[in-house]
Amino acid sequence: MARDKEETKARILAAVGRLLAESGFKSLGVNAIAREAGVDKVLIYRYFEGLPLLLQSFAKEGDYWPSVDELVGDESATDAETLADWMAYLLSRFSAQLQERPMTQEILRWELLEGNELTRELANVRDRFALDSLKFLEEKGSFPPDKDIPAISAVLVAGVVYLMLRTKSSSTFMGIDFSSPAGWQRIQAALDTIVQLTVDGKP
Amino acid sequence: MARDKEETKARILAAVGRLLAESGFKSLGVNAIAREAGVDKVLIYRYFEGLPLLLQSFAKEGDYWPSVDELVGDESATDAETLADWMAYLLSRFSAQLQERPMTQEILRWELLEGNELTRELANVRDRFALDSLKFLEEKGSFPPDKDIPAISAVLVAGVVYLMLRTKSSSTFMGIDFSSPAGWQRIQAALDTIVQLTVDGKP
DNA sequence: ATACCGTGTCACTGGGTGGTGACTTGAACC
DNA sequence: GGTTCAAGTCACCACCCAGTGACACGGTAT
Repeated sequence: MARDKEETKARILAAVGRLLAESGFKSLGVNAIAREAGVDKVLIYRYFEGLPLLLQSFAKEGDYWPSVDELVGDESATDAETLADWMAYLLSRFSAQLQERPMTQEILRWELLEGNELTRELANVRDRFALDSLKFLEEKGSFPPDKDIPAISAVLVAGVVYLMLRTKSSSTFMGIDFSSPAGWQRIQAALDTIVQLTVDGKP
Repeated sequence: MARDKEETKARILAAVGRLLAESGFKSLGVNAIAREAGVDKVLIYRYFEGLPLLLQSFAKEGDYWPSVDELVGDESATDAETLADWMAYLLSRFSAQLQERPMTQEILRWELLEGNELTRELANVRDRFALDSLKFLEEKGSFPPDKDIPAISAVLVAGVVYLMLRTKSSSTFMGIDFSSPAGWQRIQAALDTIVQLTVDGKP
């Protein structure tokens, strides 16, 4: 149609993104992508050599994870001082960023139900981001030796991620209603409580 | 074959269970179920009127969630005294039980990526179980008014669930290795730390 | 002009899926 | 023994999917 290879490739990649954000990996196939992109599917095979490599290209070009800088944002915008302050701040920023990234949410869903080469690679990228964040945190206030801050962070981040992924399909969890901001505020407050008492607690 | 309607229905339901535990809801279809059960698929339509109602039957007959009694187990086996003790105990029991129930894990995965009538019903059952557990907990030691124990529990339970669901496809999260028991022990310890300091912390 | 080659189009195969109608088998009942 | 009816079998439909080979177009270099 447009007779422009690069543009066509871009349209295909864009179509992948749209389909992914809207209906997840479950219904992602060559035909659907070609339809969405308004392109013949044979071009997908020509330019990307099949679905797996197309998805790999897609994964490479996208920025599904904020950099640590993006996660932190403007440092002067927070009055965080202690390690606990920073941890609470990062958790709240993380949950806000995740909420704004439907694609990232889909990738997390995908990691949860398929363990192939691509999801493992995506998981590695994600984990590197997580470790960077931990390193940033440690620079803000060194970890108390009697507490396993990485493990504690893992539990809390995992909790945030799970609650976030749930809300798309179901609006209540353990009696907490996530359809209104009030539910999220309770979670936010709980995270703050946990972090302050756990990380800075004087034993 | 066996010419016994009830037995055939049972075989079909059993096949659903096997397929579910082994390959999840993604590849669950009428043909696959019939194959697995060694039964003609037409019988599925005759006896269950299609996949949705079959799954509904399956959901009704199964006990995918432990009762609170099962969750608690033998009360005399623990020396828990305070509310925090009990909370930590329940969390550890919960995670152990979940680990032993691949079907339950699949249901949780399913809830995460499909929001239909059935998953919502399953979610309701699950939430009732969660609320029962909270009630049990409150009988063991009333909730401190300055802390949102349900919200804190929600975060921790969500964290456990997410970490559990991840381990099937990926073995590392935030630098913690879940392929060995050591990783889980760190999580367990982190949960204990959080609960003790958060719930019983003297502010 | 023409031969060439990259881009895009079309038509097709093979296989899996959900779903249905027509058939056979077997046992209980008269 | 023959009838009846539920339980089980078989063959088929329409549809969607991944993947491929053959063809049409349209610039470009010669």
